[in-house]
Amino acid sequence: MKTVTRFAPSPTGNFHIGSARTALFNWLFAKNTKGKFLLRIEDTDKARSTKESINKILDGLKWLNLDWNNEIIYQSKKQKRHREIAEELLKKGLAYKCFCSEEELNKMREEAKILKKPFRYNRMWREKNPKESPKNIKPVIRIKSPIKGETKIDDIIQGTIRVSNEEMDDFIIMRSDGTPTYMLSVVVDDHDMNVTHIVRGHDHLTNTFRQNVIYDAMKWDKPITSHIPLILGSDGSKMSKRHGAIDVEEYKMKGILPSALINYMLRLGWSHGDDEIISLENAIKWFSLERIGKSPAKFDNEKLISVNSHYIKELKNDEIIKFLESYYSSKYKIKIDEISVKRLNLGLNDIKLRSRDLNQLAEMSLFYCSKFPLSISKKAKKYIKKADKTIFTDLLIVLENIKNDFKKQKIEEIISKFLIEKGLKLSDIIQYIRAMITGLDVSPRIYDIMEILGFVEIKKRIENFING
RNA sequence: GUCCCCUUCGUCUAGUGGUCUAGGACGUCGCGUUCUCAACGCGAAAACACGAGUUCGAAACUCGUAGGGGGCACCA
Repeated sequence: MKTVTRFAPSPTGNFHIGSARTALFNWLFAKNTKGKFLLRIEDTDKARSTKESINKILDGLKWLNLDWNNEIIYQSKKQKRHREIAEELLKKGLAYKCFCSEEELNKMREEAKILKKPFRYNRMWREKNPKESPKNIKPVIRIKSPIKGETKIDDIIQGTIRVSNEEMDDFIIMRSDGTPTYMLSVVVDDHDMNVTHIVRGHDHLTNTFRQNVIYDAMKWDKPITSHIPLILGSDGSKMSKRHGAIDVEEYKMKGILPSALINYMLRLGWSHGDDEIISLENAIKWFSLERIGKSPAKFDNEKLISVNSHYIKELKNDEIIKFLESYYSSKYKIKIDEISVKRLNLGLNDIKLRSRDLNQLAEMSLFYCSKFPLSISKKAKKYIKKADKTIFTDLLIVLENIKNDFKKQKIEEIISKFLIEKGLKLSDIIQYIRAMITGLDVSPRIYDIMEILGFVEIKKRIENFING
C-alpha cells in the first residue's frame, strides 16, 4: 500500500519552527517510502484563521523546499461532508444532541474543581429524549464514547499507550452553530484523503484517543500515528518569543540557509549514528519514524549557526551574488556592477570560511562592492583614528612602485621591506590598513584583498584617510 | 489537581544486558598557527536524575521517588 502523510497546520499565526519540523518529518517519511505528502489547511476556526497566516505557511514550506503532492485542501470547504457524517452518527444512535446551557456546563466545571477532578461532561443528554429539550437552546452534537474499558493506541514513536475510557467524555463533534469541530474534521478528512500515517506533535497524543471513538463509530481503518516530541526553549519551557526566533520567517531574515535549518531540525530528535551533516539525499534514504526519540529537545541556536556556517561554505559564488544583489539593494541601495562581481568571485571563498550567516557574509563582502567612499564600522574607526598618517603616505609611495605588478607576493615583499626600513612590525600597521581598505576590523588576508581591489582602488581608500 | 509522556556531558545525541574506565557534534577552556578573526590545527574539562529490585553482569529491564513536558474548550 502506498503511504500517505499530511501536514495539517491551522493558519492562526506565524509558521512556527515546531510545525516546520513536523512538516519535515512528514515529508521525509513520504519521500523515504515513495509515498505522498499532502497539505491540508485547518481553517475551521473562522475567527482566528487568516490569509496572511496561510501565506506564511506556504512561503515557509516553499523556502524549505518541502513540496507537497496534489492540491491544497482547505478544511473549511469540507464542512458539508463533515456535517453529513455527524448526521449519520446521529441517525445510527452513535451520537446525540445535547441541550446543555452555558450555566449547566459551568456548574459541572465548578463541581469538578471542588472535587479536584478534571472537568468532564456528565452525559446528561446521552439517553434523554430530545422532546424534553428546552426551546431556547441550540444543541450541540456529542459522540457517545465508551463508558467502560480501556483504549489502546500503538504509536510508532510513543509505543503502546493505554488509557481508561473513564478519562474520556462525550465530546462535541458539531457546534451549536452547525459547524463541525476539529475532532470530527480531522478524522473525516484524514479518512477521505486516505492518510495512512499521521505524524504530528506530541500535544496531539491525547486527541488520538478521542479520534479513535469516531473511527470506531464509523468503522473506518485507523491511520498509524507517530507523535513527535515537542521542541522546547533553551530553558526547557515551551518555546516562545522570549527564546528568540521561533518562526521560520525569522530564521530566513537572520541569514539562515534553508538547507541548514532542515539539517538542524532533522537532528532534533532524530539521529543516524554519529552523523551531523546530513545531505537531503541521505536524509531521505536514512529517515525512519522508529528512530525518532521520545524525549523533547531544547533548541540550541549556537548549533544551528555552526550547521549554517557549514552550508555557507558549500554555496556557489553565483548563488551568493544573487543573494547579495537583493541584500545590498534593499539595505544600502547599491547595485553590484561588473567590477564588483569580478572582485567577489576572487574574494568570496575567503569570506565564506568565516561567515556564520548570510547577513554577516554580506556585511563582510561589502567592501568589494561599495562605492567610494567606504562606510567605516565603529571598531574600524577606532583604528583609523590612531593611525599615523605619515607612515601611510610613505607606504603609498612604495606601493606605487609596483602598481603594474600588483600581486600579493609582490605586495608582501615590498611591505616587509618597508617595515624593516621604518623599524616597524607588521602588526603595527596591519589593523590600520585593514580598517582603511575594508572599513572593518575583521577580513580575509590583507595581501589577497589588496590584489583583488587593485592599486588604484587601494590608493583611493588610503588617500581618503590621509586627507580626511 | 488529574491523565499521559519524558530524564546519558551546558545543549543535540550514540548506546537495544558484557566490546562503556560511556562515543560523536555544538558550546566552553587551553595550546599552536596566522596579519586581525567569529577561520584553521591540536588538546582538555564535562553526563548515565535518585533509590530499590531482576541478573553472574545494568546506562540499557522492573518498580518507586524527584524533576520536566503535554492534554484536560462549542481552539486547532
